[in-house]
Amino acid sequence: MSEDKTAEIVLALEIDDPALADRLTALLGNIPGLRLAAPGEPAAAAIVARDPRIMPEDIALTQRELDVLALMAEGASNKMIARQLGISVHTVKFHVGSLLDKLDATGRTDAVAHAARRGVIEL
Amino acid sequence: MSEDKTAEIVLALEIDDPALADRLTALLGNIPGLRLAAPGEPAAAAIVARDPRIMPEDIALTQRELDVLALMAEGASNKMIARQLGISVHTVKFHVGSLLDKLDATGRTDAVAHAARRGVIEL
DNA sequence: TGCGAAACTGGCCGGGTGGCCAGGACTTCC
DNA sequence: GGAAGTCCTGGCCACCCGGCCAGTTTCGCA
Repeated sequence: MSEDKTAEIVLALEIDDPALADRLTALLGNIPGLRLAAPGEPAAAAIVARDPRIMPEDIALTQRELDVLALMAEGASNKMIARQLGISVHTVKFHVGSLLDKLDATGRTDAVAHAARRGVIEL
Repeated sequence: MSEDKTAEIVLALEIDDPALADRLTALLGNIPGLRLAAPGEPAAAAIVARDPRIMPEDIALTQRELDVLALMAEGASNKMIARQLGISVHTVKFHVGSLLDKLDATGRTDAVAHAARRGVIEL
């Protein structure tokens, strides 16, 4: 990395809300050591809107279900999950069924997508 | 909306790199009208890492493959995708096979997870 | 004009998936 | 002691999935 420790930090402002964007621009516009990126300019970090979809702990998933969910997100089959967790395929299918129910999903792919959307798991 | 236009803006700092995080904390620590969020505190916006290795060229997926991928991410089955796109199930499976190959995935769940990780699709 | 890429369709088949039924063992709370 | 919740296991079965084979059409490009 050719990072210059003394160089100013370039921040990309990626906020849709004009009011918030303007206020941030005004606040961050003249800070020594920090600069807002021009459109298209590569930046070290970006300021993005924080959508209020972050509500963890609202979906009551058991520890075992989280284990199964994590392996599902890795693309593991029921057989693989069973081997990984040291349980039978039947038990895996039991937990998967509970996950589909709790996450309101139609299949394992949908379950992983829902879980990722809700922040239950991190892809 | 109970947004107070005069209230300070709460920014969440979500940077893994300790050095960059420290510099940003120092720079943004004492700005009137702006405050860094405490861990877990709801924030109006977040500062996230923006590394330039985001995407070479979308991994060369055809338009049709993107159509199928999007529906897969919604949890749709091959039959549903076929109906949605007005094509046969065989064709859907053909595109799914190409997607598994291009995304280096073992199954449709893995494919969606990989695509989301690489930013090809948005969950 | 040929040639490859993309899109599309079909049949076949082994294995995976999800829903249903049943049960037992364990801990925690009332 | 009973109830509830979690975790575990088994069988059965219809359906889905992914990979294999084969083929067609359409398009742009050399």
